[in-house]
Amino acid sequence: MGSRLEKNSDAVRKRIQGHAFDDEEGEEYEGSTFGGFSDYMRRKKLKLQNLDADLRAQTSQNPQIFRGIVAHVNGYTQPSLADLHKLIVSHGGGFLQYLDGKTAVTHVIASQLTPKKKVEFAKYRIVKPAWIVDSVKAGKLLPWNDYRVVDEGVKQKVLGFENGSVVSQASTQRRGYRDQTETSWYTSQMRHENGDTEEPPEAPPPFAPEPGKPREMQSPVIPASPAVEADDFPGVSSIGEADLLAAMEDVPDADASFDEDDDGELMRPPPRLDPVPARSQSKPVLPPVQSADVPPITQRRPLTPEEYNAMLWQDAGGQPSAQKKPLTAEEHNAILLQNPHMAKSSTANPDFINQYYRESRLHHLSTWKADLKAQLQARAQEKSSTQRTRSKAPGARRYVLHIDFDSFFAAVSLRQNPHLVDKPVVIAHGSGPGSEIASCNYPARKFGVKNGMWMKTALELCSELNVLPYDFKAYEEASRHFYDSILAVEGVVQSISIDEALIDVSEQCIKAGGSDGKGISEGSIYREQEKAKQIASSIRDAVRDKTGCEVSVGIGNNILLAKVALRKAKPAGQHLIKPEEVLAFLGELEVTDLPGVAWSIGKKLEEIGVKYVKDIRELNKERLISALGPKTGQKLWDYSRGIDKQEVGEQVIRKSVSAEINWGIRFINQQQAEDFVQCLCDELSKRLLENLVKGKQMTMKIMRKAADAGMDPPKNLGHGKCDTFNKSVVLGVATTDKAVIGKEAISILRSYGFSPGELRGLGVQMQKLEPLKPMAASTSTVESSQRRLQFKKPAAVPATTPLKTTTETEEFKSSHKKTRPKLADEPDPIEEIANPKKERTVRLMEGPIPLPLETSVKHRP
DNA sequence: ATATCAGCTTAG
DNA sequence: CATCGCTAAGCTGATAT
Ligand SMILES: Nc1ccn([C@H]2C[C@H](O)[C@@H](COP(=O)(O)OP(=O)(O)OP(=O)(O)O)O2)c(=O)n1
Repeated sequence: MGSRLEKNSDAVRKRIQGHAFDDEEGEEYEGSTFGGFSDYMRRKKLKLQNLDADLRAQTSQNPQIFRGIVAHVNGYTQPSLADLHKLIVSHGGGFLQYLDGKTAVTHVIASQLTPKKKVEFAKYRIVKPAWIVDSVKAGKLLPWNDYRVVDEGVKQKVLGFENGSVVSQASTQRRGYRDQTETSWYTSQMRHENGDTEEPPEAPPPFAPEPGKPREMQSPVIPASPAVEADDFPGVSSIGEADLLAAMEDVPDADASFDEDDDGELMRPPPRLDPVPARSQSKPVLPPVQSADVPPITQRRPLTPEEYNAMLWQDAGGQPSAQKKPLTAEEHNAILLQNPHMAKSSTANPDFINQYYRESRLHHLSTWKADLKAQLQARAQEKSSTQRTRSKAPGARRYVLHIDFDSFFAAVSLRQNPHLVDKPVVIAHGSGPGSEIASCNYPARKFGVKNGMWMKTALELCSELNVLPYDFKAYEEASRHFYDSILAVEGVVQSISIDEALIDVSEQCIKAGGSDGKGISEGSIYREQEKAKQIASSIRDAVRDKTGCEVSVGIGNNILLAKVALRKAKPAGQHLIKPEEVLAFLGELEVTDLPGVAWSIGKKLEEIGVKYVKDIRELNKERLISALGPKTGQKLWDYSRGIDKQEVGEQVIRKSVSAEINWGIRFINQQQAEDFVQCLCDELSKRLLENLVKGKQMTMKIMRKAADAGMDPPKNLGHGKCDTFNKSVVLGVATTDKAVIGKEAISILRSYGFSPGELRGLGVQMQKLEPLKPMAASTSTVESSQRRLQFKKPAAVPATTPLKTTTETEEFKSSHKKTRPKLADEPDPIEEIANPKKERTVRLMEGPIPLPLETSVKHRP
C-alpha cells in the first residue's frame, strides 16, 4: 500500500516542523504544493554521488547489487561505517552520511536502535549490517525483510514497504487504539507509528507465525470468499432514521468537540484511536454485521436538522477536549448526510453511481477515449484486411500531425456565449472552492488559470472568472465532426482523446515530394513539408467550418515532435518542426514539457541537475537509467535527441477494465459499503460484457482517509488525503459474473477491516482478460446505430462486408448508459452470459468481431 | 531469468 | 451554495519461483 497524495505528507511534515505552508492540505493534485521539496536534499544527494563516483567507477566490475539503494548507517556497527560504506558503494549502492528526515534514503543500517531512534527512523527500512555483508557474499541483493531491526511496524506498512498481511495490519492498528490511554494524540500517534507495538493479546492473528520469519513474508490470511453469499446484498438504501440513530447512538451527550478542521487536524485525535466500543467493523474477521456493531435503536426523538447542523458545526469548530467523546467516522458521516443535498451527492443515494458517472468529466473522457480507440482500431483492422498491406518503406521520413482543439470544453461552451469570448471563462460544475476546472479559455490562462485547477486557486488568480457548465453532448457532437474531418484525410489515424488525434500522412507527403522519402533532397523535403502544412491547414478549416471551434496542429517527423510542435502551434495555429530545427527546439524545452514527464520524473531529474531537455543530453544513458529506471531512462535519452520510434496507430489490446469512484464516498455502516462495492461490481460486469471480455483476475482498490486527514476534506465530499490499498485475486476461471466478482471484492474489503466511515474511494478492476467465446449464430447489426461517438465510414475503403450504415448525423443516445461501438466484418455469435435481459452492444477484445449481446443491466434497488 | 504483485505516475 | 477526484497503460521495485 502506499499513500496517495504522498506529496502532501511532505507538506504536513514541514508544517509540523514549523514551516509555513499555506495550501490547505495540498489537496490539488498538481500545483504549487510540490515545487520546493528540498534543495537541501538535492544538494546532499548530489554531493554524495559525486564523492562516491570515483569509487564506483573503480569497482564497476563488482556485481551492482545495491543499485537503487541509498543507505545510511546509524550508530556503531560491525563492520564499521567506513567498511559498510565501501561495500555498498562498490556494489552499486548510494550512501548518505547524514540523515535529514527526508526520503532519499532507502535503508538505514543499524545493529540496534534506541526507542527514540526507532521513532525517528520509523519511516525507513531499518536493516542489520549483515544484510549488506550477506548480500555481497551472496552476490545478489537479499530480501531486506530478513534483516529487519524493527520487527514489522505499522508505519513501515504505511509507507508501503511490504505487501504483507492485511490481517496483521488491522490487528496492529486495533492494538493502537485499544492501547490508547489519555495521553495526547500526538504521543500516541508516535507510538502508534513507531512499529514496536506488540500483537494484541486479545486479537491474535489467525495463523501461527513461522519461527524466525518476519510475519509479513507469510501469506496473508483472507477470509474464504464463500463466506459471502450473493444473497447477502440487499440493495443500497438511503439512510433511514434507524441507521442514523444507530450510528449516532453515542453522540447526543457527547459534545463532540474535537477540532477536525483541516487547519487543526494535528490536534485531532485520529478516528482509529477512538475509544468508542462499537467498532467491530474494524475487525478483520467476518462477519461485520451492522446489528452487531451498533447498539439497539432507542426511542429517542429524531434530531432536528438544526440540531444536526449544530453538532456538525461543533464537530468542525470546537476545541480538542480529552474528556469529550469524539465522533466516529460513521457518526460524522451520518450527521453530514442528514443534509439532503449531501445525501443526494453521495453513496447514500441509490442512484449515486449513475448520477455520478453522468456528471463526471473524467469518466466521460475515459469512456470516450476507449470508444474512439476501439473504433479506430477496428477500422484499421478492417482496412488492412481489405486492402493491400501498405508497404512502409523502412527508414523513410515520416510526417505526423497532432491535431487538438484549443481549450476544447471552453471553446464549445463559448459558442453559446459569444459575449464572453474575450473574457476569462472556465468550465466547471460550480463556483465552490473545490470545483475543478476542466477547461479554461486563453483569456483565463493569461491569469495563470490552468485545466485541472481548483476554483479556489483560480479565483485567487482571477476574481472575475466566468463559470460555464458542462455540455457533454455538445462535446460529442463537435468531436464527431472533428473525426469526420480527420478520417477524410488519407493516412493512419490514432485517437488520443475526444478532442485530440494523430494522423500519419507520410505516404501523401512523400508522394508530393517526388522522392523515395529517404534521400536528402532539399527540394523533395520542402515539398513534403508543404504538403503536410497544407493538409494541416485544410483540416483546421474543415473543423472550424463544422464546429465553429479552432483546432491547432503540430507537425513533426515522429509523434514526439508533432506533440511538442503542437504546443507552439496553439492557439489557433499550426507549426512544423523541420529536421534541422529539432535539437534546438527540444533543447530549450523544460523536461516536463516532454510527454510522460511531469512532476515526479521532473523532480528526479532536477535532483541530478537536469531542468531543460538539452541538459539530458549531457548525461550518459547509464546515469539516466540509474536515476529513472531502464525504460524511462532510455526513453528520455531518446526524446532529448528527438528520437521516437513509436508508430501512429499501433494496435494495442485492452488489458483491463475497471470502475471506480473516489468522490462522494461516505458510509455510515459496513453494509452500505458492501452494497456499494456490489454496485460497482455490477457496473464492472456490465463493462466487461460491453467489451466482450471476461476476466480472470480481480483487483479491489480502496482509498481510506489518512490518519492525519480531517473528516471533511477541503473539497466537498472529496476523498481528501488518503492511503491506498490495492489487492488482487486470481479467479479459478475467467468470468463476467457480477455475483462472483462482488463476492471476491467484498471479501477483500472485509479482510482489511477498515472502518466504513473512513472509506473515501472504492474501485474494482478486471485483468487477465479473455475474449468471450464465439458460439452459435445470432443476430448482430443493431449496435452501430446506438453508438454515441460515430463518424463516417472511410470513403476510400470500400467495405467488403455488409456493414450497417453508419452516418455522421446519427442521433445520440441519451439513454442511461452509453452503448458500444463496433465495426465488424462478419456477424459472429457469442457465448451467452448470465441473466440476459437487455440488449446491449459490445466490442470484441482482440480480433474485433463485435456483436450485440444480451446482457443484464439490472441494478440493485 | 522470468513471473507476479502492488504501487506510482501519466495523460486527457 | 457545496460537487461529480476516471481509467487504462506503462513502468518500477520487491519478491517468488
Ligand atoms: N485536467 C483536465 C484536463 C483536460 N480535461 C478535459 C477538458 C479539456 O477541454 C479536454 C481536452 O484537454 P486538453 O488537454 O486538450 O486541454 P484543452 O483542450 O482544454 O486546452 P488546450 O488548448 O491546451 O488543448 O479535456 C479535463 O477535464 N481535466
